[in-house]
Amino acid sequence: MKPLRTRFAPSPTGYLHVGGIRTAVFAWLLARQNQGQFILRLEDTDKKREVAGSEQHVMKSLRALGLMYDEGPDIGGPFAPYRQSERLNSYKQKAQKLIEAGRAYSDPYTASEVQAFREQAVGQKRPFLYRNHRPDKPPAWDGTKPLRFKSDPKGYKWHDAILGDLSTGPEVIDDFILLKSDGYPTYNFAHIIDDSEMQITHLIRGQEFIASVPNYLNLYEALKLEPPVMATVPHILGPGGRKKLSKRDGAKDVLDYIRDGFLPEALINFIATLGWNDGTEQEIFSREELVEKFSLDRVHLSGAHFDERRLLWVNGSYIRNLQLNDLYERVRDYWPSEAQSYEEDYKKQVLGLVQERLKYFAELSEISNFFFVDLPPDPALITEHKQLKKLSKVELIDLLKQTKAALQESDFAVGDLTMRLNQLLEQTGHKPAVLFSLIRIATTQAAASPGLADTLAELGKSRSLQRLDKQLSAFSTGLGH
RNA sequence: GGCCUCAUCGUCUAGCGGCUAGGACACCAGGUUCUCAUCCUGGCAACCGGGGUUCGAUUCCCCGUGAGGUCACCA
Repeated sequence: MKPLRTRFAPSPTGYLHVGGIRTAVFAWLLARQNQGQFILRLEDTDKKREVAGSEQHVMKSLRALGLMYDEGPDIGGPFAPYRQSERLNSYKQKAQKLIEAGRAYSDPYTASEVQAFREQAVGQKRPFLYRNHRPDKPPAWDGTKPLRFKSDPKGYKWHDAILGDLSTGPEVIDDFILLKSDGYPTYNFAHIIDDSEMQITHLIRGQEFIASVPNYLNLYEALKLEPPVMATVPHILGPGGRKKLSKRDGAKDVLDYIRDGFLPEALINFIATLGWNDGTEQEIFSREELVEKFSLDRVHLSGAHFDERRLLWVNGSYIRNLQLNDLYERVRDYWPSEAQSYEEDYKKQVLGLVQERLKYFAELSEISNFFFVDLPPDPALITEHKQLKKLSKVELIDLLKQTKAALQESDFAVGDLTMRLNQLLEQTGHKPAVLFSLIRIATTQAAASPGLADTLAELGKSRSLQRLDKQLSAFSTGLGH
């Protein structure tokens, strides 16, 4: 049996976002699941739209997500080259054969003439068909004019691995362009030649191509080629709208997510389960589980909205499940700059304390800041606190002084701190919501922090007491009595 | 406009003739001696409409409606 081969074939016109990369995820999963090959091919036949650097960007993105390809422009393979601009001879050969077979002809019209035909059709609210204007005896093709496919209009029934049985009538078949006047092939022509030569068995692509499939089938027939299995995946929609997710919606580069500290495996999990599930109530799938369980026939038929909140949850879930040492390695570049001078043990302990609240690595700096920097007392944390704002400065100062006295006796082990904090609660007669809030704010100057005893133990005795002093003097100087 | 596709909580979804329509995210409430988070418990919340078929339709069929795609010398 022939090996299963899938491909991802983007045009190098910019970065890859989650919508664009989903077909790559599905194609990769299918290839891995069947011990087949996953091929990267760059469709760079539109030189006007090409964006410098995007080839590298695409390859970097696939690698960053762990969607490594078995053949591609930078690594070669048995069907190289994998860049369409380097395969022009192949297209010309096939085009020549079509001309000889009477299935391709030179387009005698100028672009503006064709445009006039089109506008006429649109004006009459009729679909535009070039073949209604097919010339009787077109001139010989000299390579300076577009080469068109001479179609054979008829109805088609075909099977889509996701959508099921599909059919259309002859009215959708038209004479599309095979080779443009600049000598480059259109996507419509090139992808069919390449998929065939590269022995692609399963073609996964977005639903924007579905209307063209009958035309492709017509061309496959003219070329006497067997079409691959086709699988049409629905679009990923923007968060608000109903339209395909696009860069205009603010769809982020997948590399931006990587840079922000989203785990590749979480991104893959999120993307794969956007429009696919295994029929159980499982939400989190490892890469291996996805490879094992993925199936085209369980891919959803309708588009799904991209919801970043869900991605945040998935990513947080992966982070929480990471071993501390593994997490530590991964967050190396995300510490606040002041953390540089601290020892690994201290940072690991801090990381252990903040791990469960981390949704993505880029948050680490903000969340862990106060473990490394002495922040200036922020009056707003007190004046806007729903409990503390009711207390007078005299009362606050008194509480802090009692706290200081009590903590001076502590060895700052978590257990001892917990005990002394509890004693303090009784001694002062305040609820934790008051006393602990005050101590927490005084020692962190942060809106949120891990548990109080843990935080104090981590900060250590001298630093904690120092910060209590700082808060005390801030109260005194701002007091005026 | 023609052609094609799609349609379950706000969002991601389970369901493949009989269920109090299930789960997850988000949100709300409570608990975990403080905050944020985690975790636990509970809550809110959906079958687009109308006809059929059937003893029985979320499920099958038809017609609407809505949404999307496509009708490029872009992919």
